[in-house]
Amino acid sequence: MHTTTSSKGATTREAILQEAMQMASELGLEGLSIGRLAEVTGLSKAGLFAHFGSKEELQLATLKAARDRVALEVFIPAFKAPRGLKRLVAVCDRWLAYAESEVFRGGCPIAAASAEFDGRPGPVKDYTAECMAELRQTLARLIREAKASGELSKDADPEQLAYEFHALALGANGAYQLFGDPSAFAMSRRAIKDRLRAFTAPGTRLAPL
Amino acid sequence: MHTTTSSKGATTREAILQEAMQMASELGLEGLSIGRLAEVTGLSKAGLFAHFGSKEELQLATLKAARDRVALEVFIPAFKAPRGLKRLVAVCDRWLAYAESEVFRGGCPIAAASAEFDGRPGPVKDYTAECMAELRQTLARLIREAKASGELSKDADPEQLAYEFHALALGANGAYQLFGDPSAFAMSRRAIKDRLRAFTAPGTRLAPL
DNA sequence: TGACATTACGAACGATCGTTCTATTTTGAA
DNA sequence: TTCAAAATAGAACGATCGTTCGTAATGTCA
Repeated sequence: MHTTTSSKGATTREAILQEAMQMASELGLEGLSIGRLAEVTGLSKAGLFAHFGSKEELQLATLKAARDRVALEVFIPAFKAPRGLKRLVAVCDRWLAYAESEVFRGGCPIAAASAEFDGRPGPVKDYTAECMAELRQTLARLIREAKASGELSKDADPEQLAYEFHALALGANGAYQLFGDPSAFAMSRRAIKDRLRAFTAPGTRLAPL
Repeated sequence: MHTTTSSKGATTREAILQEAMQMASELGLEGLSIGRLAEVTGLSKAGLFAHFGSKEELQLATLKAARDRVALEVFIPAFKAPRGLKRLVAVCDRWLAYAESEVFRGGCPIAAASAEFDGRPGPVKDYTAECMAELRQTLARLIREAKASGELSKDADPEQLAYEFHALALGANGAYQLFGDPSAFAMSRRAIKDRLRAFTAPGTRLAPL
């Protein structure tokens, strides 16, 4: 008896993708080689390959799994916060915590893929861009909602601020991976906090962040 | 008679590195394959290889050439501005212009390498980290100088601001490559401008940016 | 238990990778 | 012009890559 009814194939597929995300976060989606992935998972190269049919499909499946994981780690818990400024802060905070927690040893695989594939047109780049745009658009929407509720000033430009927060989040992820210095997260948190304070009524309580 | 006396070997080496930087900016330092690089430059694989002795040395040489190019495009012209706020703004502006100009079709090769190698310890990662740290430290120093000249408030935290500007510069480079939308540069410029204005006396004239 | 579909394996393919030889050409100075 | 040195080429190496094929093992359900 299982909690979820899933065939054998689906189970091993998930186990493969678990390792694939780790490998992609450290070595990139190209460094993700089928032979090495087969070794780690204890499968044969051909047996593993059959689950995806092509390397590109494996890369896409790995990205989709990572997107699901981000939803689980970031969006779902953050959206439990009430709409408005608190929810906006929660998403920023959760994303930074996700990057800092080393859920993926090499940092966010989607962020890594976006840098790796930005010069390689094709489905992988397209999907990566979609994920990145989704995050930015979500931030912009949350900022609009915080404006609607009066928590952020009318002067706040949602697209602009969303762009900035996105850059600061990716920057922390990258700086931590490159320098191994966790203070990057504190600096991104502080930058976001300062920027938000410039658009809130004086004395407004900002959630911890 | 040449303007500069250089042996044949040094000349072709420079031509190789020119192509290598382009290739690395689009495909990364791993995607930089010796065979393809030989095709593009019209050399044989072995002939090209002899110039570097190993792929890792080729990667390092490519990064060093890119660092030189950044000095030429960004630091040297920007340092003609007078010390203080103007010089700080000039470095930010020039770096963004360098990324936007598509001097390298795939964006800054050092930025690309930093994302690609942040999970691969070794000399290449070390050198990349050194380049990135240099940029950030330079920004921090320029901010300190702008504080010393009284153009920036005592409240300005040089390390913090340098971190933010660095993240915004890299963010623009990445967003432009991923989405093909040049408005990323305008948004990073605006973010830097707004952040600087928060630390300048009201009415202070900020260089164009 | 039987039988069918799913899943996995082993071996091999051609292509490309970085690298190493040896031989040949080209260069630059005496 | 001569000659050593530097630069390049050609061919081959073992390794690894993604991929294909035929077959064996395994899971699933009547």
